[in-house]
Amino acid sequence: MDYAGRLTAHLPSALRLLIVKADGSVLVHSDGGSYKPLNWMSPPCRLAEEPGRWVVTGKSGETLTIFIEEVLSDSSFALGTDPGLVKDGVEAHLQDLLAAQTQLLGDGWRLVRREYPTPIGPVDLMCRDASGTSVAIEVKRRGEIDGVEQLTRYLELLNRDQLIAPVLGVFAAQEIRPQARVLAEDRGIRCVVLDYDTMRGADDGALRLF
Amino acid sequence: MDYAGRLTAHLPSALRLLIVKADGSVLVHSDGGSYKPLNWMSPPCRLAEEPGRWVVTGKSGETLTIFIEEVLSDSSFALGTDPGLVKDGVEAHLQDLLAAQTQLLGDGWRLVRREYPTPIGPVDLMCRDASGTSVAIEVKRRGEIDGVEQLTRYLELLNRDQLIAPVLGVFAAQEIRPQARVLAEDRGIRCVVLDYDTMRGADDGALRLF
DNA sequence: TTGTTGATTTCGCAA
DNA sequence: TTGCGAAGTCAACAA
Repeated sequence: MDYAGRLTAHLPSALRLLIVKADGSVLVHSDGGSYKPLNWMSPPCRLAEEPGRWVVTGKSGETLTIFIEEVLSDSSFALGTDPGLVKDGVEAHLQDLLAAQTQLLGDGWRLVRREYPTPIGPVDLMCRDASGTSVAIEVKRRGEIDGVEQLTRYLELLNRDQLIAPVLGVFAAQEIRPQARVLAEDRGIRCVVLDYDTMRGADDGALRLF
Repeated sequence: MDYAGRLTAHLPSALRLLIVKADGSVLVHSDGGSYKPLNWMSPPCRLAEEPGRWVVTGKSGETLTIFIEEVLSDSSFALGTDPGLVKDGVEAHLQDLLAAQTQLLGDGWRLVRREYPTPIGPVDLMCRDASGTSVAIEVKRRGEIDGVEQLTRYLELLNRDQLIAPVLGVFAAQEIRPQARVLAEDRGIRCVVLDYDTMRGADDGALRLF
């Protein structure tokens, strides 16, 4: 099998699973690894079947050529259209929960607004602490270095606005990588690790009181 | 089908393709979309087959429960171990090419060294321009905002070293996102768009002269 | 083993 | 349509 597109790749001869979907896309799987195929062609594409050879051409001209030496099994089924997948919360939910539980950040803290607008994008949560000082909060599932950079940019801008400056920063995440923590604290940004299960539990508990 | 792990997801009843690999991992594909399954379980995991129900349990306790109403086809094959995939250059190759063609950055530029070390990681290329001023170059396939941040951190550190300061910055990529360009230029970092094919061609051309 | 970065990423949302 | 951030990301590589 040979792929030629943004990169070129070659796959030696072996026994594999070939899947052709209704939209013409092709997947080549081995008997292990993760869900990612060894090689594939994403739709839209066109499959040309020649004797002993399949040539799949993508819309940008990239090609996947499959040389077929032997066929152990060949079946085809019409699956029809698929009803959608339903997913439940991740990061958005963390922001919901924290917005409703600002006391986790400190006594007397209150929410000013969510998605507080700045010229370079919205800050997740804007709060005031017990003394009335503004605090910009960035919420992440996993706190990494780029999240700290993002919050830093917000703080830089916000602190130019004399109406709300000074603005402090809080970096809140389920998990904060050591490098991100070091960078944040070096910049005077407080790090808060959020316990998703506890926060969800507190939320349930509050609901159960009524 | 129901998944319960970091998130919960539910998939309504429909005709689908189920794949079980040799390592026990499970993939659930619909008849379209890309190579990503609707739902899956990565190895290591354990598959328990009960009548009308499969329960797949991952090592962190996440579960994928598949309710089977009807089987249209059921086949099994041993594929054996797989020889590896061979890929050819992407970003490393870009760095190679630019290292050999510093004249693309300006007349009289010369390479000091590749992977120039700093306390927070190596700078892709360190050059001197025609006037002898040091220039740190970050090479990316796609230039995004975090690449600019990375280069900014390098420049901050390098400019503290009186032996080589001042150090200028160049952000070189096949494609530079507008936001990354704005941020870079705001920080005095020059942006250079690299034409991979031309650079490769120039390289070939040089080889053909001999 | 752990962390970091790139990807033929894919996917979803919003402008 | 396009751009951008997140992903149950995956996967390769370095520390």
